[in-house]
Amino acid sequence: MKHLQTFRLIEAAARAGSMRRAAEDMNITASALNRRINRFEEEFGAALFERIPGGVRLNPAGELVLHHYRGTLSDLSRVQGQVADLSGERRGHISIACSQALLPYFLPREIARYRAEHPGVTFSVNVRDRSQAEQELASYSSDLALVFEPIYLVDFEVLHVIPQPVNVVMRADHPLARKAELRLRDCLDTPHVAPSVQYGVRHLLDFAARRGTRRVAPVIETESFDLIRHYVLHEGVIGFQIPIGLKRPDDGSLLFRPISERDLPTGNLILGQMRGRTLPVSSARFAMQLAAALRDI
Amino acid sequence: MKHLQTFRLIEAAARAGSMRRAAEDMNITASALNRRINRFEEEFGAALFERIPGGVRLNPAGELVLHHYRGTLSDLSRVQGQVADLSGERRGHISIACSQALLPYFLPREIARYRAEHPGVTFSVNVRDRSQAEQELASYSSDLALVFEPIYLVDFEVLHVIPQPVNVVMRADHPLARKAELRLRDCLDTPHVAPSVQYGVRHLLDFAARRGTRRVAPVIETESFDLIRHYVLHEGVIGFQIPIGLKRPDDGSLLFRPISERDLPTGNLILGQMRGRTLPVSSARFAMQLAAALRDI
DNA sequence: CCAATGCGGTGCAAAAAATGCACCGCCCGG
DNA sequence: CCGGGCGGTGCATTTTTTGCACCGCATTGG
Repeated sequence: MKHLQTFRLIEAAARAGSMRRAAEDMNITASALNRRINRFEEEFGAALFERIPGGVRLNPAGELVLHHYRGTLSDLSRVQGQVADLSGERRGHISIACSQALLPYFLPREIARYRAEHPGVTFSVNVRDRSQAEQELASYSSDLALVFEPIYLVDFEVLHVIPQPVNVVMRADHPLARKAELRLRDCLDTPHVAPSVQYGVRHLLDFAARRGTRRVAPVIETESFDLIRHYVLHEGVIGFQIPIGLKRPDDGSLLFRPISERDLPTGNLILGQMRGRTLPVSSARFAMQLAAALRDI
Repeated sequence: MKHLQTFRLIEAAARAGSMRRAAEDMNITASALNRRINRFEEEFGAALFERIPGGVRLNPAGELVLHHYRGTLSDLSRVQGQVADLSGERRGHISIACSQALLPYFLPREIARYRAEHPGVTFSVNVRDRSQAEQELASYSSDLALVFEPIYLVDFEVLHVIPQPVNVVMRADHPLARKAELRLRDCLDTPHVAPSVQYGVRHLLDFAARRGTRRVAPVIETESFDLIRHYVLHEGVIGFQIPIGLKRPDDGSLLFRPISERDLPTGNLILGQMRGRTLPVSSARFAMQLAAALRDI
């Protein structure tokens, strides 16, 4: 939408931290950008930026304006979605921030299912840890978040919750595979591969370990659950993941065992949106589909 | 705000029902307006108007867009209010739709009290009946509504309620003045002056009268409570009004008597806003002041 | 049945606005 | 103390918007 160009420039300047860099990003000259921002500030009646040596930085007024812009943008795309609904087109774009566990099986399946009915709808899938996911919602960068054990912020509105106990992932020939359920100490006594601290699974592990005055001491610490899943095939170590991110392979090479609930509380996988926001039609419908799919797991 | 000009033109065209008339209203030529609207429709991806012989009319998509615009406008002015707060200026404009009973005493007092603290704030006071008041909120034409016995619509969010029994207004020498509390039949047997049907007071009277298979048969039916209050001084008739719109005159010429609650349910005076809307700072504060004042009555 | 009227839409030239370019003064770091 | 990067400005140029004249069309009223 053309009439929001000035806000886009403001956003670019805020992001770049300098008018000249922002101008380059937006493919105009610094003078043009400078003047548009100055003019808007004049019209608006307040400065949006602090002019600091070496660039600019948003002041509180600027933060408010930028937030207004993002809300406007989101509302406008919602309106466009509703209009598309009226004319029966059903287009739109859904953007979702999610934990890694959703990537291999759950989300691809659900997105394909949705797109089978609504081929005009496109998706952005952004992998974010539990803290980033909520910032993503608050800045209107994502419509939905599907996160394991999010840090509950005020702006996070829960749409659906399902419990997901942390499971141990190991090769079929691992000694621990004989037990149907593992104790936490079994896991900590065994060489293990763990996700980094920003992830919910690790958070639960750390918390539980500290309670038993133990420590999680991974031989590999990684941001990638994909790596964990594949690494345990190469060395006789264990990894951790939640069930929704796991699928028993056909060749039986990989096994999963839950960790006793006495040691490790069951975590929650949460589907949420920004509090109070009215989602675009397509996002709202996809959220309903996700909620139903989670219920049926 | 300049970047919303196109929406203003769309609104004007919708209101005028014809591009040419709208162009005249907005002091531009019809061709300019025409092209701006056409261009926006193209950019937006859908027509906003039905072209009918003799002019244009908003289609459903247009209604949605216009609603988005009004919401944006309201949000923007809220942001400006917040920014003014940051810099300590405290300006703004408060627009309120209210019943007539508030005009003589309550609202002038409260507005004066507010303006004493915030001289930069201006007011619009619109007299609306209970049905209009809520449309006013829904179209963002008013920030607040203070109405007796509103018709509850979905978009009406109640901020405060106080009970207001209907009172009879009469000259001091009226025969009914001897009773401390009146029965409905006393009133209907006496020549009476009543407000027209769209007002809450009349609604309550009609409803109660019908229950007793009686009818309200006013010698004068009027939209003006001011006229009622003054007319009873000239002829020995009774009128009706709620307490907040009444004040015992110094010379004792006018008396009020409540109608028995057995006959007439106590009505409610409601302070409300549009559901889900975040009011501008000044309006929100004024609403709090009003609520407090109503509580202390 | 046909002119008159009023409507939305369009081509084109004029007016207005936005932009790019060159340049200023300023401040910080080396 | 000076060089580089910053925000800001004057001016010519380009792009966009507007006004004017006019078209085709539908309704209306004689």
